[in-house]
Amino acid sequence: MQNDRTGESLLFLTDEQLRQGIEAMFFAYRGFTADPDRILEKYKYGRAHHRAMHFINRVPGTNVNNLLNILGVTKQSLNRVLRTLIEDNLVILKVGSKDRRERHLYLTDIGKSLEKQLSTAQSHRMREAYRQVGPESVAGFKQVLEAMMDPKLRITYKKLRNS
Amino acid sequence: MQNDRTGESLLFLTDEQLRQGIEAMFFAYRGFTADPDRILEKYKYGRAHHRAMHFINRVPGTNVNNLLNILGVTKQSLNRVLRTLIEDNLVILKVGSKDRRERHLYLTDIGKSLEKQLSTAQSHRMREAYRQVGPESVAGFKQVLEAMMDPKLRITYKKLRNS
DNA sequence: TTGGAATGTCAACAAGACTGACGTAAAACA
DNA sequence: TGTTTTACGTCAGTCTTGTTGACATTCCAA
Repeated sequence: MQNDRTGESLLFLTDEQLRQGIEAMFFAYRGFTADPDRILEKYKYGRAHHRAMHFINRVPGTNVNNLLNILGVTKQSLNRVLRTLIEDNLVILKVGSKDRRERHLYLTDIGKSLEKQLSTAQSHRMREAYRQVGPESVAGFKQVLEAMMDPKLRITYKKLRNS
Repeated sequence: MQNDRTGESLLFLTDEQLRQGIEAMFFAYRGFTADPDRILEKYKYGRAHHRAMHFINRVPGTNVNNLLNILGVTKQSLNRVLRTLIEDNLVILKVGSKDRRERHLYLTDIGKSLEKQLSTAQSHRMREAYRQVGPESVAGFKQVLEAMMDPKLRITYKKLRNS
């Protein structure tokens, strides 16, 4: 159905439309990260810390490998971030009870509190945007984003959505 | 009109919906940059070079200050990128004829060719996404992104759109 | 019991962002 | 005309976040 566009205007597929989409992504992503970035600066953390905390909060007890796959960075890179979060008592590691090689990650109460602060700031901007444009536009927004993901990440995204 | 949602479902504004939007942005941005990144790697350039080339192509003859405002980085950061692009003959500087303090930036034919390669790769993914979801969703996508931008960048975005 | 998987650590490096300071040329202004 | 401001460039140093490669430890499973 969606691919059957016979007789329908294809103006939305012009180079100009695509260029606009590219620039919209670029400028919007700056807004998307701006508010959390300001908070993180006060705590001397970076975006990498935010991302780690977000997904540890989202999937409590996740192991390092799983988090690595979600974040798409090397273990060395993630490890540096996790080390500071653990040192600062925002994250705790628990050795797996079934497989004791695995480390399960959890936010501490302090970690949860900072994560809440960050997600509140980020959600606030998104809520305003959603409210301004209405539910139909929001649905379209998500559909395009989902279609732009790499297949593997799309699966990850959907799994998170249904958990 | 858009803000008048009396009696309308507000389910699209739940925390869960907002969280999904946040994660969709995160995963989609990875897809958004993946294809150009692969090409850039071959030429030993980075995302910063791509962004500079994109907007120099978009606004031929722009001066450095204007580009700085669009990109939102410091002049030192931009300068490092521009220097390599000029050295490699992808970009040329022309001293302003009216105000000789200004340097106007242009892509050379080689620069245009690489920019074309990058934008083709990036557009391809976006075109596929657009095609899959249809024009109404694309309109919604752009509306949400525009609403998420910082006001100053929204103005920049609109100016580019109308030029 | 041994191989391989999961994890962690050390070292080195690079891109790309930042601040601060300084220099030069040219325009604008008083 | 002389001074100030603007535009741009550059040097130096720092930080975050990513990379690769090498190697150690732990421990499950064949």
